[in-house]
Amino acid sequence: MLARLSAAQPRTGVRRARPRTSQRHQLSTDPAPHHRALPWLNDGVPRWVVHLDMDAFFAAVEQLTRPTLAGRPVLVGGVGARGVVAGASYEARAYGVRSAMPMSQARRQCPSAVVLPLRLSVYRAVSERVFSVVREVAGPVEQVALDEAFTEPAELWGADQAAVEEFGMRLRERVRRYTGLAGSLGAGSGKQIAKIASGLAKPDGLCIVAQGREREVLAPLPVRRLWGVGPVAEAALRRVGVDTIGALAALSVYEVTSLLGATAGVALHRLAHGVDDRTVAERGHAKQVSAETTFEADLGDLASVRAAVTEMTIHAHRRLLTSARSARTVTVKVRGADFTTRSRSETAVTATTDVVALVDTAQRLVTSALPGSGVRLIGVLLSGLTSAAQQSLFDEPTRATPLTPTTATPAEWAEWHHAAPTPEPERPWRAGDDVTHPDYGHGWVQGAGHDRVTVRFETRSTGPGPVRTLTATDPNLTRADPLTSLD
DNA sequence: TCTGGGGTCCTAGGACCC
DNA sequence: TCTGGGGTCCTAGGACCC
Ligand SMILES: [Mg+2]
Repeated sequence: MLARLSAAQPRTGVRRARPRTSQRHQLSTDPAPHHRALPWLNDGVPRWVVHLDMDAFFAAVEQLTRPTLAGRPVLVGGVGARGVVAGASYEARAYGVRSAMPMSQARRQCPSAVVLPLRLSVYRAVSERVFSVVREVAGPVEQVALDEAFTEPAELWGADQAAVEEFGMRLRERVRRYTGLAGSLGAGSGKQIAKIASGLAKPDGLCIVAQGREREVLAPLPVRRLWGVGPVAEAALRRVGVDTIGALAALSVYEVTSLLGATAGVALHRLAHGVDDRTVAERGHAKQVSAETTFEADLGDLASVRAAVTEMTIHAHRRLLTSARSARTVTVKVRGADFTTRSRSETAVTATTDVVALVDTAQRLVTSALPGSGVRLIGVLLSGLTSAAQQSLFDEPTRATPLTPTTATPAEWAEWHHAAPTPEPERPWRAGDDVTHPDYGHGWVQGAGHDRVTVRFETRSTGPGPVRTLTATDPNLTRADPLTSLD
């Protein structure tokens, strides 16, 4: 088997060498004989971890369900003054837009972009479809985000590289057929190298790193590409002249740990050497649930802060209930106008699902976390979670509350806790809203204002649809379930 | 109109127990 | 009575992931 290119070539060469239409990207060939018996390879039996990462996922879902957007720059994220980019289509990335960039900056760099709010319910539905396809083909899946997951297929145990490649192509095609979306796939002897490989395969590609060639592939890459190296670790390494993973691998464990701490240092030293025996396993229960919000303008009075604390506690509590858990620890998080963040937490003797108790604790905690100036963000985090059912066997009965979460509306809760009433969902049309019309069908709001609303009527299956401008108060125009756009 | 929201894991100090 | 070491839990802060 001939390598399309050697792993020792510079990275830019890797990128350029791949034809635009290629779906195969062979990074290196069979392992050299002296690499076969590396100790972490199960006595020489190849271990194949596969990483699937959907391409520009949020933006791609928008382009899929709103066909007019295909081929156009799309930004998904916070649309308010303080929003950031959560997803950008490749067309938008060409303008230098990146995830986590302030939306205001992204708009400046890419004025032609269509800017849309997140539709998490749609992304979640598509994500479930993607990874149930993967689960069918590959077995247990460790999902690490809505759009990416690891798997270690039993059928690839001890397989040669050609079999892995065949498997990868099959999986990618299946995902495309059932979801209409492209995902890039990487495979290698461990999670780190598989994830690096999927990154090299992007967009819409496949990349397999031969067993024993991990270090060669990693060496020229910047340290930032390693899982666990963020801005701080990157800066610390740069200060001592370490820019690439190869340079990191050349340091002693002692040097790395003294720079990055004991745990991270040992882990990163091993990863830099291509040593990665972390297992692939389905994720269990979440260890915490939280809700936080950043205000359009900083809050300046205690009453608004208290209202927000109640609202965030109720929000987190709702998810606590849907996951059938109870919480022992409440943490309140407060970010001031100067962006410094303070948190206060309290752990009770027993776990609870009682929202009144949770709100009381949160309200007690927040007062000691307030900054001198305005409040930018309020968050409430519930942790120390146990199964609510299991808990009820041992706990004294939940104390009587005047309103239970099942009988009270959020507005009633807000009133009980002296919070401002939650604004009615009756709000003007906004770009990105899903709508339906008896004559024109399902659509989405492109723009609104001056008593007019511009709607694009289309879903995934309609192809690019017509745009119509209606009066904002048109009784025929009503809100619709975003999931309908998947039809 | 600088800097979202939902998570995981680590560190370090003090309390407390043995 | 004094000193000390180890383990665990709690709290606050922070790095990092997408
Ligand atoms: Mg992705």
